[in-house]
Amino acid sequence: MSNSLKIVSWNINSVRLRAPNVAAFVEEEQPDVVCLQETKCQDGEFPEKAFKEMGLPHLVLNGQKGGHHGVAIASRLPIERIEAPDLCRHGHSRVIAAKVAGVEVHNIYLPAGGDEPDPEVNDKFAHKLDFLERLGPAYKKQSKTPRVLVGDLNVAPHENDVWSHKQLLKIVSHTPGETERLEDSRNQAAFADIARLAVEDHQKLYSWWSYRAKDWAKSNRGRRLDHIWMNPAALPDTKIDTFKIHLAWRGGWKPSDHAPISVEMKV
Amino acid sequence: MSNSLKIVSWNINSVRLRAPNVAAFVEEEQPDVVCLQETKCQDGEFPEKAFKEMGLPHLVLNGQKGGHHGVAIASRLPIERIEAPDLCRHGHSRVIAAKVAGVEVHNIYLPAGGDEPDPEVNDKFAHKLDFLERLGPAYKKQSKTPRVLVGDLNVAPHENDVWSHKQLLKIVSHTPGETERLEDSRNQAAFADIARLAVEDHQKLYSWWSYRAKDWAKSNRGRRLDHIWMNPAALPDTKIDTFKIHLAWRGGWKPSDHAPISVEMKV
DNA sequence: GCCGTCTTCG
DNA sequence: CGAAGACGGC
Repeated sequence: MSNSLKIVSWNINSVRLRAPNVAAFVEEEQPDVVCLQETKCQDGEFPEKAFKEMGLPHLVLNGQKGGHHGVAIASRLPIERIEAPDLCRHGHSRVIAAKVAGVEVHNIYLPAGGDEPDPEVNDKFAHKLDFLERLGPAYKKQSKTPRVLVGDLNVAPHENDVWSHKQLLKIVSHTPGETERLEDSRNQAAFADIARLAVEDHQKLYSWWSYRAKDWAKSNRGRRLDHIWMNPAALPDTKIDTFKIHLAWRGGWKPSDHAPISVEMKV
Repeated sequence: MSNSLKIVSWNINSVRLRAPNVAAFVEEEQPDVVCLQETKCQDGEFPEKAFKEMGLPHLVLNGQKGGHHGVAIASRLPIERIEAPDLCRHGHSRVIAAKVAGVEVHNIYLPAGGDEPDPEVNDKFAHKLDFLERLGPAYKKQSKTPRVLVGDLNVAPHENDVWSHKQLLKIVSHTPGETERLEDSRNQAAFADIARLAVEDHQKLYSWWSYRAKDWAKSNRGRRLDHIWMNPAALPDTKIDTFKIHLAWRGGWKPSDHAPISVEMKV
């Protein structure tokens, strides 16, 4: 019996294609809860068998048809699905929540927002801003239950969450309109940003590198789009220094463009 | 120096995808000339390097854009492209011809013809019949040069060229309209059907099995769609008993739905 | 670049 | 069933 809960968030970019990557990662890292984004499959198509075999038999799924979006939580321990807030005005499969070992886990895949950072001409960007604005109020009501919010939030809030603050200020994911809304919402809900508790602000932190770069590792033009947030009730149980971005998994066999991130807490 | 020429015909169903299959086959069978159909690539995309490495550096190519059709001849010996007859009224890349070691090699990918065997309602079938009718006149003029015509002719002419003559009489590839036109054209041009010289008519001969069958080998519902024809000048040099359908290559790693066929001749 | 789906073709 | 292309999404 372990009294530690190791929670992972990973934008997997098709769980059917990359179930082997997840299995290898789970074998090596032995997480207790794995939150996936961009599963890109309907619930009936989820590779349940593979997850059973990797020791994560307890699943809650929120997929959709059309091969887009999709989130899932896989757990070593029994899991109870709980209601997720209504954050997506288009009804996409972008949010799922569950309770594991007494901890609320909320897993979010926030809209990328398209290319043009102007809500007037780009409805995807307008949707992203709306989603970001819903985030704070949705979690504003405090609870004594430990709550963890993870996921691909598609925003890199700090200067050192991108390879070049100056060059990305007008690039979707790092515009002031996004970063301010993200931080506002996080603060409204009193969530702590675990990565930035663990690592000083002056240090670069990335969890995503574009597929389009010739050599992602060499050019290292990354962004920190993936996040782990904790409410005040969870924070005392959180082993801040266990926070990790698992860079190695951005490489290897047919990798996702996101690296998994993880943290451990006492339960 | 060998005085034998081993000629292969293979509908490869994407030469880029299956260059490894060709390489393995060439390693094992050591052919001198390989005629491919359904290369499905433009000339600039042809895997020239792979063919050089498998000892077939001399290429003549006729690909088209759109990922359809495409024929090629690869040779161990130097090769000279020669004019191919105008058999395709739609200008597809379906015919290519070359001279190798004093032998004319004509490589043809005849239209499949769609599902409905009625030229009035199915223009693909009308095109197929037209192509079949052009075949005889195109090669009617006799020559003293040995001439070999190979390819996927998409017609199984004999009763025992299909798994069930009765059940396929109204199925495109074995309708009387096709088989009669094929045999008429072959006879007009005085070509010999090497497979049926080598193997008695009462024996079943197949070179193609549908991908759609669960177990192609078990159900064995094949058809002989691939052919090697010889003109009278070539026939004396042809080692009839070397004719072979290489069944094994219908299986293995990501196989084409066609098996390669081959014959050897003295040159 | 790398997913997914759809369509066309065989 | 299994290719390729075109498209949408990120």
